[in-house]
Amino acid sequence: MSRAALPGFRDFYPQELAERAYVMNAWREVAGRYGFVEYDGPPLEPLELYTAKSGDEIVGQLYVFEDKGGRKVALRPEMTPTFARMVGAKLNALRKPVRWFSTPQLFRYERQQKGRLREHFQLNVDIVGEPDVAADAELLALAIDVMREVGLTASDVRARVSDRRLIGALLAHFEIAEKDHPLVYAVLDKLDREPRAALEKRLTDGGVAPHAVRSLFEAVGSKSLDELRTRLGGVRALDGHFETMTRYFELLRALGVDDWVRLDLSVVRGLAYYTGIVFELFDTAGEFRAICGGGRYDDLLATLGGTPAPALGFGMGDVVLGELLRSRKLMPALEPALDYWVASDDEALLSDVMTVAARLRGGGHSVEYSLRPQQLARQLKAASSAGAAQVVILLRDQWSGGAGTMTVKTLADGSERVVRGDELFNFPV
RNA sequence: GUGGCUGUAGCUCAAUUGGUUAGAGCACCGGUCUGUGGCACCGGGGGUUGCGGGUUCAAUUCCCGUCAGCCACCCCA
Repeated sequence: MSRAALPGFRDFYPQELAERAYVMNAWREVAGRYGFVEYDGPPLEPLELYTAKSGDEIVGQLYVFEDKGGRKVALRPEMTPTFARMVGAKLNALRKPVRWFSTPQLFRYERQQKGRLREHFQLNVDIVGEPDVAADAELLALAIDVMREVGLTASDVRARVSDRRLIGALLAHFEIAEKDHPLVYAVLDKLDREPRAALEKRLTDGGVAPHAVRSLFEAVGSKSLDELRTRLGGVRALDGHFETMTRYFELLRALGVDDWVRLDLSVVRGLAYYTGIVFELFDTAGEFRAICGGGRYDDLLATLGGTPAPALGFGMGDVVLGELLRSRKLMPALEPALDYWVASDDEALLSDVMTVAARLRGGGHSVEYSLRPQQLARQLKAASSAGAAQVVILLRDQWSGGAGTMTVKTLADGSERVVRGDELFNFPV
């Protein structure tokens, strides 16, 4: 019988847990800076919560089972349905726009790969009740500020943005039938991974007219909004979408993140529920999977049976971000740290050592000492490797049963001073 | 779920064409050192060579299966 963790699940040793905490602290810090408040929901949900939105095929990627009450339940694979339920239930009572975030552990039963496990932690940030593109800009700026918070720069990470409505209008303009849109989205998604000729063939084989395919690839090849506008500026049906995008970029500049952002119409996002601006964050070297992805999903709350309300959000996993930080040497190492180590040259003084330690701990200090008799040299060594700032040494000849003094040694410079017991306990940290 | 590559100590790696008891560095524990840490030297623990089977006088080495990891699909967080 194997004692290893299940495939795709992680044991968090202290170093790994410190890394996880570092990333999650950055999430909380930045989300708080934008005025978002944290919430959480159950890790186990009714299966229907997920099948209602995404259909039965998603069941193959869920941890599903029947509980003892005969309910079909699933470990949560994403946070959005839970969020939609919670917000939907109290939408009228909540101050709008709702700005909530969460850092759930999510589960998905899939073949694992680098950057993709069966379990991960994910920052979820959502805004409900604000249709204006200003909310889209605010959301992306928050995601980018998380990158800054952990030391990444615009040369490490790029945000690619697109707009489902703009794409939809383009397809209509090129007279591509509604029924072909799913195929077109699938092809766009593969634009930088498969040869263009093969993708064109897939579209024409699927029944899309060759001239429409050509126009589509030209438009999607635009590297900036200006370029796209120049190409299709005369098309009245697109004007509104161009205005929205233009404003979006202006607001991103106002928020100081425009350096990070590029228009990229090949960003589709797999999830069917996105309705407007969508975005992804990638490492510029193209070494890792997407760090983050999100967008506007104005219809989702209504789809899930709640009150209709405009909404948008993103998810950012801890796995890819962690890999990126480690590869860029931006992940802090776990440094052992301790305020005091209490040592003695006489094992008979162990109870005195413990009393001194208890007094120091009572003063809010972190304190360790050797739990078994050890040579003084060994205790100093242990103190050093435990990261102790100071060592309190009880020497048989000085201590004289508690009536005398102790030596306090600062490990960084080796300096020592001799103090009485009551003095020590008044020391600042 | 499909296909490919890879599995030797906690980590990084050795081990002749298949040939004694599978080694080294780092890490860990201890000794030199019962008034003082980081260094040095010495020593110790730790391996069913992922697991199971096969071929062979003999398998870490060759073959098959399986599990795990990585990669590409699929799908997406």
